[in-house]
Amino acid sequence: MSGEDHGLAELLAARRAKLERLRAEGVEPFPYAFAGVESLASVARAHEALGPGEETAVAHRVAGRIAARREAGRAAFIDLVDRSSRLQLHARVDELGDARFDQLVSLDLGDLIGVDGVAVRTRRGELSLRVTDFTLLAKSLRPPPDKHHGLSDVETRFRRRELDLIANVDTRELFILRAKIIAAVRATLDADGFIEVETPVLQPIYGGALARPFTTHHNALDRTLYLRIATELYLKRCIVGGLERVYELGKDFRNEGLSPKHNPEFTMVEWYAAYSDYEDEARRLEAVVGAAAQTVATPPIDFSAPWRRVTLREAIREQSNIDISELREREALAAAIATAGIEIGADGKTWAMLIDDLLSTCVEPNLQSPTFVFDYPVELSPFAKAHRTEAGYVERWEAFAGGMEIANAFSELNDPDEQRARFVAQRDQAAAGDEEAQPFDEAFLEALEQGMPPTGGVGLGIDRLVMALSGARSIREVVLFPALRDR
RNA sequence: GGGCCGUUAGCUCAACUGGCAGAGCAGGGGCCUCUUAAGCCCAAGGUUGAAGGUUCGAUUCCUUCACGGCCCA
Repeated sequence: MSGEDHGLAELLAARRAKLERLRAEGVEPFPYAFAGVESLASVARAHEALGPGEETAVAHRVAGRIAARREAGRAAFIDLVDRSSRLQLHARVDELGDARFDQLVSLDLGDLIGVDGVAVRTRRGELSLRVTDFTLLAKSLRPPPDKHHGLSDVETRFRRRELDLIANVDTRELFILRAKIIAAVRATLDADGFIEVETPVLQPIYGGALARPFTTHHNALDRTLYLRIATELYLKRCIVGGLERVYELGKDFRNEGLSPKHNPEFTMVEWYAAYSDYEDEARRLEAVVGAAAQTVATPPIDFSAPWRRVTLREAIREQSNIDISELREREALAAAIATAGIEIGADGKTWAMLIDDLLSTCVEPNLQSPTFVFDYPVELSPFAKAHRTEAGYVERWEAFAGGMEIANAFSELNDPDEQRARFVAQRDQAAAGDEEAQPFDEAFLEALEQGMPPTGGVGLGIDRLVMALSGARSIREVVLFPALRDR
């Protein structure tokens, strides 16, 4: 108790005292269950037609948390909140008797109760349950956030998300929306003949993206393992194995800085379809995201198909007047960037890295409505198949919306010898100090040598998608428990 | 990593140019049988993020640190 303020200590003591008083009266403050509960929203739906001042004898059983209380002498009004809604309870001493009425009214904001009551509508027009009986379901021993202002301190909202969820209906609705978006993604892929698979999170060799991993250790095997940075390589091995259409929806882990768009663990769905290329998969992404957007009443971004399609070269030329197809040498490109007054430090960067910087600096922030950017330099894309007509490029697109990258896709490289050469190039980059370079994965190469059909693959960032569909400005708003520094 | 902003009661916020740290809600004690940010009366609740400095006097000015937010890299 030493670290806590006196004011808080008094509040806690008052709640403890009530807990003991209840026990002394024979009330179990933490009972086991409360069967037959109906949602508050369903009670409201059942009595939409009830007029002001009208009463019914229709009984309902509900449960929830006490959010507010207004006492009026020997009557009281209590606001009950559950996941679906809020509903007013009307407690009257002539219905409950003195002892039960006092017991109900002396419960604290934040306590969880189960209620039996009949539906009435007050003279002011508010649907209410007149309480005929109630049960304490769990005593709350800490004060809840302010009943009107909620909880607005950003740090507390993230560190104590349960308080945010209790106090802020917007937060509850956002995470319910997130669940619906994920369900829509799964439903769309399932209906399209995909099967959901699970591949290792703990991997002896990480791969499938350009990023630094988290490292851990397996004691019994005495071996270093990495938390996956992508599911790509294992999923392609499933394609080699003949599963034809697979997806995995789960967490990836990248050991990088925190930002409004980056959390070290994040949710990604990757899918791979045999006999498909990146154009086919662009259309599939439109369908998957379109289905997810259907779960939002008024999405802040219009995801109706078809989305805009531009090449990387066009996108960069549009935003910066630099034509990368005429500046194929590193020095010439660096000079053009400097001349254009674009603030990108060129030191130690390759031609391809400069292209990547141009994309993220000049192009990405300006792509608000959904846009596919096609055809990337091979150096940035070790798993994408060479472009069928453009030398030096690969068949890859990234999809942008709301000024963010939300998805990334390739015509997957399935030539094992070419893939081996790409790994060698990555090994050289690692030797030159690139900590995000791709480790050499012999097991993956052997799988490709077994024969992988032509395949289109997509990675879609779920957190970013939820941001785009909800209008959230920070990934921390859409992740229940975002990474924060220790206090 | 750099710049700017923030941190005051359990919650939401005040406190002028450096001059007695306040309010609403919540909590405690009373009154009130249709309230809904209910109302009325009473009492209580503070290491002003942490540490140091300047000053007769610091929530306020300065330095360092912690955490968070925004922008930049």
